[in-house]
Amino acid sequence: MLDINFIRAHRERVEDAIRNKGYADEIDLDHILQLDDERRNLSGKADELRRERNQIAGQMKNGKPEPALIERGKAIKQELAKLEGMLAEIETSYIKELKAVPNVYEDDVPVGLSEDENQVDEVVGEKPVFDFTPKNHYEIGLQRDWIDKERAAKVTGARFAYIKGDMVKLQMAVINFVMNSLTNEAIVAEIIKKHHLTGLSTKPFVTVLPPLMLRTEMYDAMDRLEPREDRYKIEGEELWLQGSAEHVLGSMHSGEIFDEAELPIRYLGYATSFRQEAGTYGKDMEGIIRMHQFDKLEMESFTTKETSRQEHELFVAIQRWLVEQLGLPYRVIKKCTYDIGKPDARGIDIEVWLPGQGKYRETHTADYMTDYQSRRLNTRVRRADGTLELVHTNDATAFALGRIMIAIIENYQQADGSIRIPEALRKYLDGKESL
RNA sequence: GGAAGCGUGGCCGAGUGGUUGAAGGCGCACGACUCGAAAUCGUGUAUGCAGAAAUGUAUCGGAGGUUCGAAUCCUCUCGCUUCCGCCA
Repeated sequence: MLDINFIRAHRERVEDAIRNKGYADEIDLDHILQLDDERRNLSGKADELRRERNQIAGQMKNGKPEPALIERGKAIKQELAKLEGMLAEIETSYIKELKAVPNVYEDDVPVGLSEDENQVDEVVGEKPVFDFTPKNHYEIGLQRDWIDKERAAKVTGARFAYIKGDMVKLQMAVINFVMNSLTNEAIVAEIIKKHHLTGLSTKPFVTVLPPLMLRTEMYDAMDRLEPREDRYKIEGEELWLQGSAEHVLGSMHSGEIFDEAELPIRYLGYATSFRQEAGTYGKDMEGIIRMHQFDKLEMESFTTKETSRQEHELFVAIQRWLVEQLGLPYRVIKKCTYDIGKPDARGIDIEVWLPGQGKYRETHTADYMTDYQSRRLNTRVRRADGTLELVHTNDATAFALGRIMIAIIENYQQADGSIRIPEALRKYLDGKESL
């Protein structure tokens, strides 16, 4: 959620965000500001009544109850109830409308109302050359008996799979590789140095196995509950399956106040994520590109406002480093205003080359939220000078395991269906060179 | 799932209807004392909203109710603890 005072002071930027993120039809800023005025006005009147009420209560304390005061008290009570009723009504629509206003975006975010306006920022790595016709991951998965969607269809329906055999070991190897790398301060420091992110802390990540569910209230405060059709709700509970570890990591410090010295706080979460994939019927049906359930390693951090933009760049730098360590060709996409999320001030995707599909596919995303999420989560920091302010949040994929295994399998395939193992993963697979 | 108890400030803890945003202690900050420190003493030390400020107002897990007046009484709800049941 944005600060109403920010909206008033930066009206144009907010209007740009509303228009360029595609919310023009849904949001009426004038109305929100008008509601805010009414709200302040009523709240002032209510405060005045309460003041009188408290004063009367104070007078009553020492003497015997005076009929006149009691009468006045009763009148105040009635009047206040009326005012509070009106106030609650206004407040409800005010908050509802204010919540709907998207975050403003950074200057370098391309403006555009469709994902066609996303910009390819950089293309890195050599696409592999094969002396045979490369297969897609599903063909290889079937050949090697690594992926079983037939039985999954029987048990759970479409968009589920049993992953088996060496492919499971491959996933475990990727997990171990990432966990070991990002908890290593030297590696974080090296990436910071390489990308000239001077001034950023080299603090390594803390690994987390988070809960896979979260309450409606927290999900909503994260501003990731919508669209609900894409979420799984637990029947009879105010609980949802998370669609990304970010949802449970970002909300874990809700209502807390950090000391400035504790920041940055960096988490590396590993969790299975769940998505209904509403509105994608018939899309990406081959293999395991788009599943209802997939495992993911996710980065999340809490920082001060001065370092949050660089932290976002660090997250992208880490993503690139991870992809490069696996020797995968990729490109960096600067997402346009339409494609970054409602709470996001900037968003970068990384797309890895998939020879089996003959195209780049999104494997990573990095979101920079400024204080948009923390305002409703009420996650704050006490600065060295004693003042309180909202923290800034960042999240980013380390690896979406399903998609990164697709990338490894397709890029490292050999004519006989075996897979060469990227150097960086070998030590986690008994030193083997292929699977 | 059943039963009981409990949820107060950074922490501990008092407070069962009337200036209680809340005693006391710990912690922390500043000051005094000291060559310096410890000890001691003094002062200060929650957050939101409105306001330039003075100040006002709200907040004692959350929501609602009773009352002229609620941290205190009632209802619901969330969380924690203990016992029983079940269980990876």
